[in-house]
Amino acid sequence: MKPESAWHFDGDLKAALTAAARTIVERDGVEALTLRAVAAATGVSAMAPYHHFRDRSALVAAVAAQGFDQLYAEKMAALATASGDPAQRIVAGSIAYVRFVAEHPTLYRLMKSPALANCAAHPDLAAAAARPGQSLAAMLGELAAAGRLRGIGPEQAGAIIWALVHGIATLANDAYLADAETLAADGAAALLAGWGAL
Amino acid sequence: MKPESAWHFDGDLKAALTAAARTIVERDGVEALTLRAVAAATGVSAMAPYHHFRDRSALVAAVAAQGFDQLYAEKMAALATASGDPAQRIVAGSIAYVRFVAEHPTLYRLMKSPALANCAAHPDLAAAAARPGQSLAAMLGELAAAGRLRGIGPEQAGAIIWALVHGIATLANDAYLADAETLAADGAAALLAGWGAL
DNA sequence: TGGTCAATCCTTACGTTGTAAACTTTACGC
DNA sequence: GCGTAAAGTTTACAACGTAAGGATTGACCA
Repeated sequence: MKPESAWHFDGDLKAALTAAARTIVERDGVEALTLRAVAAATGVSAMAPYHHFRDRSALVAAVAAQGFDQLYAEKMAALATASGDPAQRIVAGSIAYVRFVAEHPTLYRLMKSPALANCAAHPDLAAAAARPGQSLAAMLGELAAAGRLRGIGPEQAGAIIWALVHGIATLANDAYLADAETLAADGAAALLAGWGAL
Repeated sequence: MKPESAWHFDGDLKAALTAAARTIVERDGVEALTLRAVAAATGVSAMAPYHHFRDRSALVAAVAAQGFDQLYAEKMAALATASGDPAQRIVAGSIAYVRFVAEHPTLYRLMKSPALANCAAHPDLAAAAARPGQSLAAMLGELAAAGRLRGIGPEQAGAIIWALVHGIATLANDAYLADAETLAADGAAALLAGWGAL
């Protein structure tokens, strides 16, 4: 016998709400992501989400964390088929990052929403958001250990590459730029060349 | 005799509303920028702004355009005291850009608000937003003409530098990065070095 | 077995937002 | 002088986030 009753939601409402929120974000944009719309799409009352998310931003944070998880997974999948050279892996990772953003424009906008910047309130999100940067840091650590990073520390280099990739993705996302993947590849390569790693 | 009547607003309401909006944005953030708050701060009714701005986004666009004008002016002021070498001027401009964002964090968030990305609806904004990039393009054109830009075209180089600077500014703005000015200088220099211009 | 309790979902309600509509007052051209 | 447009006003509405309180269910315990 199922533990769910007739009027209890049939399953994991938290996951269903998160999934509905993600669908709405990807289809209609961040501004269309209202609690009422999410609840309606899931078939529950407008107040039901409050039993699983403290407020709207908690739901947004859950969607964002899911997005960062997927971004990390896709970046790792791209790196799995890349060359073994750390510098070229960094370029490949940059391309994968930009490609993810191009494929999920509104989701990325949500992920980098200013309301989530101070993510101290959502530790899961902070962990998920930090992971993509960690793989970059690891590759830069390899380069530094091999003496291939001249004139800059691996931490600052990581920040700069991250900022470049994020900037290209964001500007392309808002239609300021075209051909983001080429720019990401060329830009990352230029940075690494400037530091003597390529 | 003054042409203004007792209940007509005393002066240029459009400019007053824009100024009030900017004050609110810089003090309380973008999310506090409501039409009612702007109207109240200016001392008029909540509906008055609609006689000067089609809707909320038009007011936001006006504030953004003003911000881009100031950004351009400050960047130009910084370049006026910089060296004559185009590559070093690009670095100086990047620092000025990042500094402006650090000094006006919420204003810059508004300027790059996704709602304004499709700025076809606001031609003034589009023109103001394009100007900072044009000075960068000019300096890169000088470098390219002097044969100091290897392996990349000046247009793509401009997009990459712009994206780097914007990315650093944005991430620092959301507290993801610290010491943005140093990163901007080091990043721009690395890019230029990677292209053989430094 | 019966009763308390926490979890989950519901309905109702409130304040704030952007925006539409109709009204009032003033300046100006015929 | 009157009609018209411009620039204010008040009033109204739907949608939003959220608070409060009520209903239903399963778990646990005497």
